[in-house]
Amino acid sequence: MLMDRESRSRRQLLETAADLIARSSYGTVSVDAICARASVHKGSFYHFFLSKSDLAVAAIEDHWERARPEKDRVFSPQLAPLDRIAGWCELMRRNQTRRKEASGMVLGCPYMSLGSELSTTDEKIRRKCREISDRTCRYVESAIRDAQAAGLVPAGDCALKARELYTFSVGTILQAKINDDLGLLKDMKPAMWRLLGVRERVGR
Amino acid sequence: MLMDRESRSRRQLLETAADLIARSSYGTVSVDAICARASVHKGSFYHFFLSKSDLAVAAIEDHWERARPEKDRVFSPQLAPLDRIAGWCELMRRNQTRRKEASGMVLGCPYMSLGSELSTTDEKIRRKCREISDRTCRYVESAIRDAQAAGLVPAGDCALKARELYTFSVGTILQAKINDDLGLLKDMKPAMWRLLGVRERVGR
DNA sequence: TTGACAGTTGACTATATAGTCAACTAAGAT
DNA sequence: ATCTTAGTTGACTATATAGTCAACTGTCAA
Repeated sequence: MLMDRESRSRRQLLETAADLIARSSYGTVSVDAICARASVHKGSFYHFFLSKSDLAVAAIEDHWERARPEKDRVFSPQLAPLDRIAGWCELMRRNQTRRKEASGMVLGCPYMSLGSELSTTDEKIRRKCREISDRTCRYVESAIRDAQAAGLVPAGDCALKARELYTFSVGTILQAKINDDLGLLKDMKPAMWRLLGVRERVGR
Repeated sequence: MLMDRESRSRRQLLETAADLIARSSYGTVSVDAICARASVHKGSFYHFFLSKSDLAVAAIEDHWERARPEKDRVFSPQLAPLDRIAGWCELMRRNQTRRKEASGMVLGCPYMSLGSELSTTDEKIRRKCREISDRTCRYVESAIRDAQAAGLVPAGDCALKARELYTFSVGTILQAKINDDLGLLKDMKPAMWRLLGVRERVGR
């Protein structure tokens, strides 16, 4: 079917781009390399996307969408609020571990890596990365709000606290990438507990 | 004098490279662009440096060396331990503010930006960035150790605590870059205090 | 059957890129 | 005086790069 082949090309481009860029960087991955690995011709590339930068934005959004179900599961309001945050820490560690097994190195966060590389250069990419930061914070914020309501955590500005936890996670993952060391991802939870003002043994 | 001109070329290359790469990224700055802005011919570039990547490593190291005196001042053992950490937070904010005034955007940390972009691609750059992470942690670790000795902070693994504060600072600065918002740098100190286990009003 | 059209193909352009090289210059040492 | 050595000059190469284009193909709807 044509429809199948059509989806296939666009889909392959999105997934290949996300993969290749995460493994190295936006600057070191060429359009030709993406096309080759995706088995798509260059003309098709520019049929679907206006530019390399345009593809990167779409690939990030697509990656988020593919990663979303797992985040929804981890942050399900069915779970105890602090368990959600603990589960989030485990999820980040699992993801980094899996990707290290596949690529041989700690790759870091694909969104933040791209944002770090291109924020000063490409406004659209910067905005998309910020958008994804905000979306992630929303998960965390809602968990913190529930934790406060349940008296598990001292009252306070939920959005600010969420931003703090997210910031800590971003810093940790970047450090793990630069140290090429998954071990750094083990120590996230206790630090987050301290940021929240929970006594270490209480939560979970 | 020849000696003057010699220094000048190398020095210009180091400083221009650090500046241009921090303003955009390693991938988007060409050797030609660096040479042009530094008023140095290409042959001279390759007289002093083996490759673009080699220059980047040298430029980072040089940048650290230039920034060191101010860090030494802020982390002087003459100061009260928690004041050093507070001063460090202010220093980071001052630096980001100054650089935003000069370039129009929040540029983030030059070391971590480069590390984030190239860690999976260029082992030498990764190692240099890790080295600089470690050096910074040493400042923080020593302040925390003194704080513990003075009973200002609960006892605990100083190296781990220092790594946590540094991680938080890295995350914050990256968020500030991606959000292009200096405001995020204002909230570092209270979070660090919580990470250390200091009551918010006590320290400073 | 035909016409519209989304998607495909691969050759093509123009430019930017990292890195090379051999001849040249000037300063300081002997 | 001249030799050595560190640095300079700018033209040169080979390749990689993002992006273009016009002709082509298969599907679906009328």
